[in-house]
Amino acid sequence: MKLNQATDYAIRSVLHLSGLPFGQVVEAKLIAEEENIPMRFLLKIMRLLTQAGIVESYRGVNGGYALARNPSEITMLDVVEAIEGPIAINRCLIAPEYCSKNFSEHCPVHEALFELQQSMVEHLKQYNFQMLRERMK
Amino acid sequence: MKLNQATDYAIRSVLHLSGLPFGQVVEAKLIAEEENIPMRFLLKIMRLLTQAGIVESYRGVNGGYALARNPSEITMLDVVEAIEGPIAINRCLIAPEYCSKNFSEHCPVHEALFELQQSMVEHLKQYNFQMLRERMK
DNA sequence: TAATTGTATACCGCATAAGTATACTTTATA
DNA sequence: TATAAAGTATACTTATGCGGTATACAATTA
Repeated sequence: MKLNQATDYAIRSVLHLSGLPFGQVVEAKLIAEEENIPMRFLLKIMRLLTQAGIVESYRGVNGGYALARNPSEITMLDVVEAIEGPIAINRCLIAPEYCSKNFSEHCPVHEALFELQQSMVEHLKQYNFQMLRERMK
Repeated sequence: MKLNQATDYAIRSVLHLSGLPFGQVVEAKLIAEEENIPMRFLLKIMRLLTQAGIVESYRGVNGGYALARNPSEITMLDVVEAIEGPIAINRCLIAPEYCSKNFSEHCPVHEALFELQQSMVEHLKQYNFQMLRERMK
């Protein structure tokens, strides 16, 4: 029931970028140092954020990363899902073959867990990075 | 961000017991068969539930397990915590030394994750096993 | 054309999850 | 009072995924 470390790093990286003038490009090395993230691992994470359209990457000299949209339009859910994929708190919620009862009857556990999951998703959607940034003050 | 399999099994086992007249003792073998749980693994899980005071165990011939309290007084949170320990969606929420910023400043990520965690805990507390049982009909 | 950036892919080591095995204790009952 | 039927305790196994590295490569700028 834990977010993984990569997600934590991703959130902090996006938060970092959110503190800069929009469009400003920052090299990975700088983020890694300031946020205390192992460099090569960060690069891997940034690629996921890039693929998810949260961040834009620039290669070559003076390359780096910049946000692809305004901080107010990036939610924590966006970042979590970019790294971990869709949220699923129980494997039976994505892969029905894992239902230990094989769907033989109406399953209140499945239902309750799904409701919990939905509430988490909604909760994560509430937070955008402009908000988080403001909360730092 | 997943509950583990043991927790799923635990929930289903408690749900199973909740369907019986209060105090009725059922042997592990039966639960294992009906709920499709590997026998020896179930025994391990049941011990955690026993230690948590959710279930009572009886050894020897005609032994087995019975609920220690009424289904209406057992919540999903009780069961989840019995198996997984206290909920912590980010390691920085329990072990401050994992804070990648070393507490050097006010951390909105920590704060937001804590709020999410609290909402999950509250949510899990809402569900008791009498409710879940009724939902099966 | 060389230095500086990110990309792609594959790999490693460890911790944890999920499950199994072995030996033991308790209890009912024949 | 012995024995079979239950759970207990502990240690082991096996597989998976997490967190992180390494190597080779591609793009870009000066």
